[in-house]
Amino acid sequence: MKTPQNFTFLIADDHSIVRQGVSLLIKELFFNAKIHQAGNFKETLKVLRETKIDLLVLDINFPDGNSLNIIAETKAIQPDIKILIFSAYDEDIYALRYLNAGASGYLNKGSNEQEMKHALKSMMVSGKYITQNIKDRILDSYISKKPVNPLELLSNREVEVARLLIKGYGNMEIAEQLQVKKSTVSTFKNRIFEKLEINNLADLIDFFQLYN
Amino acid sequence: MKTPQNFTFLIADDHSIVRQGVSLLIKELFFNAKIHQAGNFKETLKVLRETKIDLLVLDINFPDGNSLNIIAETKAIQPDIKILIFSAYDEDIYALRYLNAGASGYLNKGSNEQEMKHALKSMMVSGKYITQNIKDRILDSYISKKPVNPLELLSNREVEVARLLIKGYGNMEIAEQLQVKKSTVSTFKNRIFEKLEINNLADLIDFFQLYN
DNA sequence: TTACGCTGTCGAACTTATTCTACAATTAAT
DNA sequence: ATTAATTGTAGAATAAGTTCGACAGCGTAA
Repeated sequence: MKTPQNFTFLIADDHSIVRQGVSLLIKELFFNAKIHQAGNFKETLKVLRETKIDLLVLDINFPDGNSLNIIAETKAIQPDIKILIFSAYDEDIYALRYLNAGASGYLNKGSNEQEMKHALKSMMVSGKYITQNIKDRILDSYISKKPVNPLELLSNREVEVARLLIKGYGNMEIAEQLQVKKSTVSTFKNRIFEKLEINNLADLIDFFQLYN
Repeated sequence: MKTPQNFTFLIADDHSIVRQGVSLLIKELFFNAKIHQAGNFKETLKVLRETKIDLLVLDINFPDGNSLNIIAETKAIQPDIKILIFSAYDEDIYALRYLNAGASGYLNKGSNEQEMKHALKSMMVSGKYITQNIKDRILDSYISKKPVNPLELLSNREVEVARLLIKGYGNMEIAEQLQVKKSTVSTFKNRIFEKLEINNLADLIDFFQLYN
């Protein structure tokens, strides 16, 4: 293992208990690390403006601002910062979005101590951390690629259907409105889900809330 | 302040980082405390069967078992145990439910260190911890019976089903998880929709976003 | 320019979800 | 104490949604 260095961290999470836990973990790995904390979006930006940060550990569950935004604004302030998303969601779907948006690591809150330490070390030495799971699906290309809004993957008709779905319309109603057969709507629904790598309406709604 | 004593704690939360944070906090308050941890329902029960616990700090978001159950089962094993619900949800809707089910404290994960310490101390000295906010609501619910929050119209089981629905689970999956027939799930779904005066999943999700 | 992938569409078979009715066990209300 | 409403649970019939395979038109990269 490396010798501890003077890294500077920022832990952004709205749960103080989580911040403390992460803080402890970091201290164990990098004993003379400087650790800043932020409990909301505003604070996060404030710290970022005032202090050069090596690694931002970012909870994606901020109440005051979706974190895709946060990532962008963070990068605007400190382009070279490393961002490790620390998420409570277990879905890998989210990972892609955040990596795409400029994060370079994605760690699940349910991970055990080992994995967390590994992630932190990995972020500091190689600048990124991605589980095998996520790698399998996206590979390195995703990280360096310019951000794409996944909604752009959808065809016009698909977006049309998606919009109706998230408004709560059922397949039949949509079929009626678009003057097609219900099986057609199902086909669209399937293609939408495939493209966005989700599998239910709840996720679709989430998705549109994030990207729309 | 009290002198530290030999209390025994059990921290039940599926996020190891949270367990560590809470653990740290407890150690600061009760320096020779015995602290056990559990990452899921099974483990929780296991510890409870093996060890006498003074205070159970319980996350209500267990994947493998809803915690209203957990409370009941916990009390069945150790009737005198104190339970502090440690929840990521705002107090509003859920607190009363859990208090009612046998918990004696409800602490929000978003609380700051001060509040958490206060809660822990309060649990140990007076056996309970209830914020003013919740007290007010308890009073309210005594005075005027009408629910402030429409979610309070729902029965426990209904809330349980609703939460699974908004996570995107299908009827069959829910039936499976709750060990009931799919028609039962449908019935619940209908009743939920009726009570909340909505008629599709999208609205339900909206609803929970507003009130939850 | 040809082949390949994406798009919009559907039918039939099959799987899931809803409805409507019902019933026992609570719980609340008078 | 009795009645009425609520809750948790299903079965059967019916409706809605999914799957899978198919096909034609359209763009586009080779």
